[in-house]
Amino acid sequence: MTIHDLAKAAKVSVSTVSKALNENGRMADDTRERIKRIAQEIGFRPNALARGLLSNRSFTVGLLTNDTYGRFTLPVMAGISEALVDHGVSVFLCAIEDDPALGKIHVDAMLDKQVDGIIATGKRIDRALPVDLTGLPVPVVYAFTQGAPDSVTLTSDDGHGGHLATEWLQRLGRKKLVHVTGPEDFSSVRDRSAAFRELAGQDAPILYGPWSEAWGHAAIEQIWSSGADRPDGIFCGNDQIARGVVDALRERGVTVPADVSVIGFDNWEIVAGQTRPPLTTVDMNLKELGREAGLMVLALAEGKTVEPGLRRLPCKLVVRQSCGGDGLLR
Amino acid sequence: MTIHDLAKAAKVSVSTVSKALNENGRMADDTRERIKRIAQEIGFRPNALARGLLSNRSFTVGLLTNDTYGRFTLPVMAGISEALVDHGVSVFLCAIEDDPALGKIHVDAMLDKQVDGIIATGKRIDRALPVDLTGLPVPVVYAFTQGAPDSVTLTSDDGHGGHLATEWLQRLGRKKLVHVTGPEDFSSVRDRSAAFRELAGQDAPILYGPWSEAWGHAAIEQIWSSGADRPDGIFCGNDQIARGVVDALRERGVTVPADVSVIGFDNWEIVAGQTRPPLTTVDMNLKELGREAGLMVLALAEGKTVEPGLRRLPCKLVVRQSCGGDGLLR
DNA sequence: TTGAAAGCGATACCAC
DNA sequence: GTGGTATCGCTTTCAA
Repeated sequence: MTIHDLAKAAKVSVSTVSKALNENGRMADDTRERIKRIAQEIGFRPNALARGLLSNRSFTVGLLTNDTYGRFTLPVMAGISEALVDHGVSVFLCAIEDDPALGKIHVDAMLDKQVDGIIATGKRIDRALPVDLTGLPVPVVYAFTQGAPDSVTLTSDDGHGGHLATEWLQRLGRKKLVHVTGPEDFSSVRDRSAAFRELAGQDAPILYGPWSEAWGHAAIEQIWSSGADRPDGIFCGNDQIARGVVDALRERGVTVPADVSVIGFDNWEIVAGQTRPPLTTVDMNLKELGREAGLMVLALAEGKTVEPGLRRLPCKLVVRQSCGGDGLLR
Repeated sequence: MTIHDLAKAAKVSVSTVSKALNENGRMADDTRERIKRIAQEIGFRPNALARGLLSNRSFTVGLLTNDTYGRFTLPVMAGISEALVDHGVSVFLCAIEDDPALGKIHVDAMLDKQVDGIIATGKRIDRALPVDLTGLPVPVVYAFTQGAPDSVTLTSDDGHGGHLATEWLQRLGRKKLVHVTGPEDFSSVRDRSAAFRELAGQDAPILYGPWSEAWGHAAIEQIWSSGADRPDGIFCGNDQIARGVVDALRERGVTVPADVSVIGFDNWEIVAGQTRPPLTTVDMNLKELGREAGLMVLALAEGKTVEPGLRRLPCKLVVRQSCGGDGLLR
């Protein structure tokens, strides 16, 4: 089923068919309609390879990720795919773990296939993928991973997220706040911490540890046994820590949210939704971030210029029950 | 950088270059070596679009999924990608949610791009994707989703998984077993239940409910308050239920694994690993399943014939601490 | 052993 | 308004 067959069926030339289907060139309306009708009838679909050969556009982009776990990549991916499918663009998925050799293989394969652009995504904004994407013949957009200097990079605004969380606790009347979060070497941790201290006071306590439930438990143990003033509001660096915190509080007979408000970060449904009570948390809008990234590579691929640099997208608060006050302030 | 440039650089014709790089045709060894060397030097890479136009092979396959959550799809995807990258094949990822229209758009886009085959994957073997993949001009392999009759379909062997779990509890000396699992309308639930009863006895209790932690909790509540004999071994239909069960037992002062052994299903790291104690569980080998699926579409795309029908791949036991006995029997 | 030329499926320019 | 033809980058006969 080629354009040739269609031309024969419609008793016109291939060039006429091409023009009819692409809505360009001048021609009789009825000819155009007739050709389109016949195309429909016999189910003609143009070969994208042939088209791409001529136009130098494959309507294809590559997505490179080292997040095999999917926590961050999946929503980002969904956003990219959603944004691009409307433009007839398909997405190559390349999971490269942290293997530079594998990364190179995938990048080469994508370039061979003439991708219109590449989106690199990862797990944290302060680490780069193990593969060099500078000097490529196609545009590159970084999402949630460190880009080359002066590259187009998107990430979520951790400062904003930290602000939202802290502010929410304070609006609910919480005065003694603590921040239990991940390892300090994450820039996202530092950004959120800074936002937290800006609102909660420069001497508000911050506890750094691993990104785990166990650490949430341990942190409560530490705070409750220290003899110091106990907090009435706890801002956690992610939902897993928050879950550990909530469980530990329950085991101590402390009621959430009546006695203490707990707020998480990530809005990882599987954790936030299954915690008792379900977690109020900060959502990083990863899908939206993916959508933006998709539209950006596309714009770049079409030759438009995009302001380079790091763009931080705002977070949003998702209110469930671990802070109380829902219905009151929403 | 086309083959033409390379030909000029090597002072031979394009046809000679082509033959040299593709290792076919007879030619002087030194000519071949020289061309390959120059190709390397100037970094020539053939345009896959042009090549595909001629060969009718795009070295591209499409992956269709409705599992936006990624629980099942991600490992499957990783396996597919891993198996295919070695063959120079790239994977289009299409997340179609449960939207038939979106599904059709993606399938059409893939066909336009001349994919060599399509892999359909989902969340359960007894439901089909909302898109018809029969009568396509390319081979289709189904993984973890219901395929058309006489299609090539892969899934995990739930009966085998149920057998492994029950047997493990029994080998540890557990006598009074209970199975707490998901909704009975899942065929996987029925398969596992059947395997459970085969070993534990036809009147061994099975409790059906939703796939949630909350249900695990509720089931323990139900069992412990029923006055009936209490179990010393609990086989859970997934890790989330198992986690609910373990937490509920702890809250009742029942020690896992000393008093009761609990075994999960899925080996979902994020749940199984963070439970206290970490869950012994059944792994469905999803990555391996993906690898198989990838190799199968590839074989079909190359014209080889593959035995149609449903193939069930074995599960494996992952021993952590929720059953006790590790080190003893491993 | 090497090279010229046809053609894969589509688009676009330029005659008619 | 419609059709012939060159072209995209590569592979593959077939001649030289």
